[in-house]
Amino acid sequence: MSKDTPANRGDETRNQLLEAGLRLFSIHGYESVSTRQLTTESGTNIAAINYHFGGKEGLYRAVLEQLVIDTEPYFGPGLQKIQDSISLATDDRQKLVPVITGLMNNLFRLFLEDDFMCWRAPLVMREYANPSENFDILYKGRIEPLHKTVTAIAAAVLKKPVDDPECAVRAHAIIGQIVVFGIARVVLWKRLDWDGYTPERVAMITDIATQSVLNSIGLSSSAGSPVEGN
Amino acid sequence: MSKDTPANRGDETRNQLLEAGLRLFSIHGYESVSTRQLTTESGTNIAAINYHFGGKEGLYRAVLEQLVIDTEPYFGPGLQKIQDSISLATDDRQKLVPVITGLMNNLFRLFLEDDFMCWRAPLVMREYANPSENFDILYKGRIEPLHKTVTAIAAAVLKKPVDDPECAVRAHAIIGQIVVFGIARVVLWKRLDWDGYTPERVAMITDIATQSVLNSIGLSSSAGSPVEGN
DNA sequence: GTGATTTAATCAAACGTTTGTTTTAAATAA
DNA sequence: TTATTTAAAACAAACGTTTGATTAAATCAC
Repeated sequence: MSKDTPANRGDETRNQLLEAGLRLFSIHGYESVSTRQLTTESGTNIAAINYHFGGKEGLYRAVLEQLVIDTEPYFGPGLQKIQDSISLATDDRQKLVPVITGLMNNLFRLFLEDDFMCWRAPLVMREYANPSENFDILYKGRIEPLHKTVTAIAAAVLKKPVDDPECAVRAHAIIGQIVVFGIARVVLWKRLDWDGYTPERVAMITDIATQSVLNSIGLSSSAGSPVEGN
Repeated sequence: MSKDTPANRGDETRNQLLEAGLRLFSIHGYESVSTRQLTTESGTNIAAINYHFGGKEGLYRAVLEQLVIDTEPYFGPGLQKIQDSISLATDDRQKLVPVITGLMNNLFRLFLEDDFMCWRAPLVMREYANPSENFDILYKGRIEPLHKTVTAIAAAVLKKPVDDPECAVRAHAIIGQIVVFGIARVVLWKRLDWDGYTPERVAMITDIATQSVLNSIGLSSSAGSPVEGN
C-alpha cells in the first residue's frame, strides 16, 4: 500500500511525466518544452501525455497542482505558527523579531538551497513573474497564504488593521526583498562574479536581507540598534 | 533629414518591425511570438525580418539594443547626478534621503506608469527574471549601471567600501523592493482586488515603498522618525 | 482454479498544422 | 539600368495531437 513505488504501471508513467515536466518547465518555460522532449526525458511514450493528462497543458496544470500538494508540509504548519505568534505579541512588537527571523531563514533555505525545491522554486518564480493561465493554482495554493501571513506580520508591527492596503503593500515590499534573490539571482551573480549560490553565500544573504527586512518595518535585529551604531 | 518619419522605405519597415517586436515580445515572450505574427502586426512582409535583421533572434537582439538606446535619457543623466550627490554627502548620511526619494519617484513613475515604458518595462522585467541569451545587452546597458548606483548609495549610507559584497546584497534587496511591484504586479493586484495601476495607486505605492527602502538601510524619511512615532 | 472477456496502458506511426527560413520574381527608387 | 526592397509562394523541420494495433492486468462465468 504505502510503498514508494507506484501501485501500477499507470501511476509510474504518470509520475515520470510529472517529474520530467516539473524539471523541464522549470528550466525552459512552458512554451519552450516540446511534448517529444517530455516523453524522451521521462522515458515514456509520446501518447502518454494525452492519455494521462489530456495534453501538454493538462500536464503543466498537473505539475502545478502536484507542486502545491508536495510543498504543503513546508508552508502550511509554519505559516499557522506565525499567525499564532502574532496573536501573542500584541503588546510588544519586538516579540515578532524571532518570528520574522525564523520565516526568513526558512524561506531563503527553501528557495535558494533546498534540493527538494531546486526545480520547484524556479517554477514558482517563473509563474510569479509571468503568470500563465493556470497561475491561480499556485496563487491560491501557496502565494496568497504566504502573502496574507506577511501582511499580518506587517499589520502587527505597524499597528494597523490587516485590511489596510498599506499592510499588503508593505508585505509586497518585504516579499520583494526575498524573492529578488531567487528571481533575479543571475543579476546578483553577475554583480558579485559568483557562479551560483553556496551555503555560505546563502547564509550571508539571509543575514543581510533579514536585517534589511526588519529595518524596513521599523524593527531592529534582536542584538542591537538598526543597521549599525554610529 | 531630422524628420520623425524615416528617411527611406527601408528604415520605415525596420522601425515598424522593431515597434511590433518590442510590444509582442514584451507581452508574450520570445518563444510565443511567431515571425508571421510579427509581420502581420507590423504591416510588413515575412522576408523583411531576415532581410533587415537576419532572422527572428536578430530582431529580438535589435529590440533589446534599441531599448537600451531609447531609455538612455531616462537613466544616464539621473544616475550620474546621484553619483555626484554621493560624493557631496560623505559627512551626513541624511543628506542622501532626497537623493533616494528622487530615484524612487523616477523609477516607480517610469516602470509602473509611463506610457513610454509600457512595453519596455515588462520586457526588461521579463529578461530580469528569465534571462535569454541576449540578456547581456540589457544587463550591461541598463541593469548593471543602476545596480552599481544603488550599491554606491548603500555603501555611502552604511559607510562601507563599495566593493564590500554586503553593499551589493543590500542594493539587491533595495531593488527587490522596487521591481517586485513591476514583476509581481499581478500578485499585488489580486491581493488588493485591483484591476491595474492608477496614478493614485502608484503614488501610494511609491510613498510606502520609499519609506520601506529608507528604513531598510537605517534612514528615516526627511519628515520624522522611522516608520512611525509610538 | 481455469479459460474467456473486459479494461487499462503502451507503443510506433502518422495526422494536419505551424514553425523559422529561403527562394523567386515583381516593384520601387536612384 | 542597377541596386534595393517588397510580395507571395515554397521549404524542411518541428509542433501537439490522434490513431489503431498490441500488450498487460484485472474481472468474470463456470
